[in-house]
Amino acid sequence: MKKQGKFMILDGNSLIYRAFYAIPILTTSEGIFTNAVYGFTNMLLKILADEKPDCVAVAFDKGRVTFRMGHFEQYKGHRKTTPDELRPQFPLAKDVLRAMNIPVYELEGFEADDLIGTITELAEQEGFQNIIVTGDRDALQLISPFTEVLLTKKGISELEKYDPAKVNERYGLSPKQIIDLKALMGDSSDNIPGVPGVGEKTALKLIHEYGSVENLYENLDSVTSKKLNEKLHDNRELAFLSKILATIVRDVPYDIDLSHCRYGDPDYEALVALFRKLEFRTLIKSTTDKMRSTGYSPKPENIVCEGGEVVNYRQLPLSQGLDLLAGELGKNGEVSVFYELSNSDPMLAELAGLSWCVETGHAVYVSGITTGQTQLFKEEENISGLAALLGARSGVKKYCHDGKKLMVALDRYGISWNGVEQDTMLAAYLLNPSAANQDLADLAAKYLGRNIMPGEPVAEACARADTVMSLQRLFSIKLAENDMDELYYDLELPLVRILADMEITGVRVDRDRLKAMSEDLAAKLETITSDIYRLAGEEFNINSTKQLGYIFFEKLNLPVVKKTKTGYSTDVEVLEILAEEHEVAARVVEYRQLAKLKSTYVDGLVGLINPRTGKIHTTFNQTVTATGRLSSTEPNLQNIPIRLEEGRRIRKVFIPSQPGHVLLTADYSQIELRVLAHISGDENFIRAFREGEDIHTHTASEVFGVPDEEVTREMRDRAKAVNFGIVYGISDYGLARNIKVTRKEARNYIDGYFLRYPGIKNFMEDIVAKAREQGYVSTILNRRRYLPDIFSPNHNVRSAGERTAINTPIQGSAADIIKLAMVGVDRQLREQALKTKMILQVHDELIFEVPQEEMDRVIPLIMDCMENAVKLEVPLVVDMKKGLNWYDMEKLSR
DNA sequence: TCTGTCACG
DNA sequence: ACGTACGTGACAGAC
Repeated sequence: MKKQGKFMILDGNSLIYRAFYAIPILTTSEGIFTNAVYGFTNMLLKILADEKPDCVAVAFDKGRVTFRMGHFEQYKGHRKTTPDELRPQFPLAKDVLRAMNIPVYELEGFEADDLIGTITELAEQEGFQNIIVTGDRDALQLISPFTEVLLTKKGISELEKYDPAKVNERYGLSPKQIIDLKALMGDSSDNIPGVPGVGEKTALKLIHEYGSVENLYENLDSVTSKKLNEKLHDNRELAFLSKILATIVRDVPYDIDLSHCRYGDPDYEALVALFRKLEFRTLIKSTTDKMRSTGYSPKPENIVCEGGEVVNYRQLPLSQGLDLLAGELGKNGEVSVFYELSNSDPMLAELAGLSWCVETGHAVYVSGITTGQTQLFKEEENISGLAALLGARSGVKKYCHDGKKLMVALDRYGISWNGVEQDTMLAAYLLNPSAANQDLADLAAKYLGRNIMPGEPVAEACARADTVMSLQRLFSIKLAENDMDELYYDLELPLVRILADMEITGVRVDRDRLKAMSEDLAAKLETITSDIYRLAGEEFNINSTKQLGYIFFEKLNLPVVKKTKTGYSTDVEVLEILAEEHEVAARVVEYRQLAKLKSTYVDGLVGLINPRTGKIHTTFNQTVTATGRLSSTEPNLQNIPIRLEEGRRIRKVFIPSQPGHVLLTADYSQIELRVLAHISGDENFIRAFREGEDIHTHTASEVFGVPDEEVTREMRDRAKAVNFGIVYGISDYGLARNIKVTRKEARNYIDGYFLRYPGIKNFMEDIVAKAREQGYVSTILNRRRYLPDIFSPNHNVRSAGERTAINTPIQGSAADIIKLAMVGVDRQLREQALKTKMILQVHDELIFEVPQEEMDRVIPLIMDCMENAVKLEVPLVVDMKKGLNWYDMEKLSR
């Protein structure tokens, strides 16, 4: 027998089932179920990496009728039907295998087991060393000196290898005797009857003693237990039938050529395309990384776009490229641009490459970096050429994917655009704001079925510019269909330039004060740390929840209040309860507070001061939140502490950028509740706002049935919590938990609330019904959010979807309003040529830096733009403050 | 890379 | 019976 190497065969059905139950339900943004494929693919890749087989094959069950049914009609009769979420995943898993060039074997009327038995039989004869991978213990009977079984143990990553010795160790049996064992004990999942009343223990004992079912029955008289003897005697036929059912067939009539199973490279392009479709982000990354590392470069036909159209992608020297562009620009009056930056932070980046497309299928790439240190984009004539071509006055429509980042980067070159005419990142976001990201390659795959492959830089950059052109056409149609033209062209697109300016302007911080705060906090933390060590009786890492859990709940034996899925919970809520029992808990609360301040807000901010400008330049993300809000990163300037005094002092470091300037803040009062009043149309709620009442006091008066002047502090606080709860899509459970009352009391508050504000109750019911009808909810400016969860059969998931249906129109409309105000304020500041700069937005608040002498003009201007951004059923009210830092802010009277 | 925690509206 | 309040981002530790 010649040595052939390692042959691996996997039981597709068994592993996919295992993956399905080991991984929570996952879907793509389109709603394709993917958890089983995902788990299966990961399992497969891991096993291939670990075992490095020379040959690989996968076997599947096929057909509802198998030959075993001829023997026993109930065979697998009451096996549960495949869940609806799983069934469509089998073909997807086979797609993965096809893309990996791994053959799939299946035969009508046979189970995967039988094919595996047959294939390993053949492979043994041909001299392979075999490995069977499955979650089914039946396969243990196939073990031999030449065949091992890799059995799934727990989840998808833990596997256990069985060889003859291991089977003996575990069962005290030879592999073949596994059949006899099963014949006696049966298997309910396979509907193998076995001998009724004989379980694993008895069966094992019998096989140890008699060796086989046949021998057992030949010597039945020597089974002395009367009861057992009787059971065996009465079920003789069932036992022999079970043995037949349990025996894996090793000679299925199937012509198999093992040479087809040689395992080589996958079809990378097909594989990445499939992963894109399934939205397997980590797998896309690992696969494309592998492609790069193996020096793979895409076949030209895969760079080509639709319908096999020939593409014309090329690289030109910069000046030549710019000449060409100058000639081409007039052609269609539009150009799509893709850019490469030297740094992910555009405030620190240089332009490293640029590609553009004026006609689909044609694109040109120029690189900014030549051989040595010379950066072509730095040269004056090239910059002015580029500025002239792409600048504000060219009259050419510019299309971009993430235009803001390019605007911020180009600002350093003195190139300033008024804006872009299309931004595919923004358009894609409006079409589906719930997407995890708006990556261009993902969009190309999703909307154009086009694969932007990594690899050759020229092809990749050109394909991206080309893709922006195609996507832009498609998106502008889709947005119009969704009635989103106003939202897109009049709000979100103009906002791109405004946000770019805010980022470029930045905020000055007092570095010396930050340094001083850092030292102060370090000293305080040191004191608290040694206190904690003393109280705990040992030193440990206070930041580690695991170590903290050990100290509290195992060493000090404090009561466990609640658990997280990985261990003990130690959040503030828990610590405050534990503080009753032990002083150390209170000290940990202080430690946490100061540690957070130091790491995130003091040291974190220092590290993000731009060396060029000495300021902090956040990034405002316009395409991240599902509701339409902005978000802020590196640093997040939308969550600077304010609620607690110690943290609030951080705000002292935010200061105007020059003498003679002051900070001005303008925040909407109760914007979300006003929006709720407007969209619900509740008369009582609307009247309260129109009459300028304090809404929480009004609510308390209504719910508790007392006049306004008799509303106590506690009543108002509860009413406030209920108002918040309503906005979040209230439940008695959630409200009870939040304000620490019984669920019944919470229920009473809610019932009272709905009685007094019936319009709000109607709104909540109507919006959920509407979401179910349309599959999405909308804001006042027609911003959409799709809510697939609202159709979930799972109660929890569905309830969460319903709360989202209530919250999104409220939160999202408030986001619409402040964005409208930003566009309005910006326009006014420009028209009046004011030097005042808008520098931050914090959801319901705008922050400006104002030259002292402009103050009197700017205050009414901002107030007017914000309060009249839209016309609602209730007035919008803005409160303004000014100060020399963001902490010492003085209220301005109206 | 994921989890727990905590900062904001 | 079910068991979560809505929307974000940063940091430290565990894996």
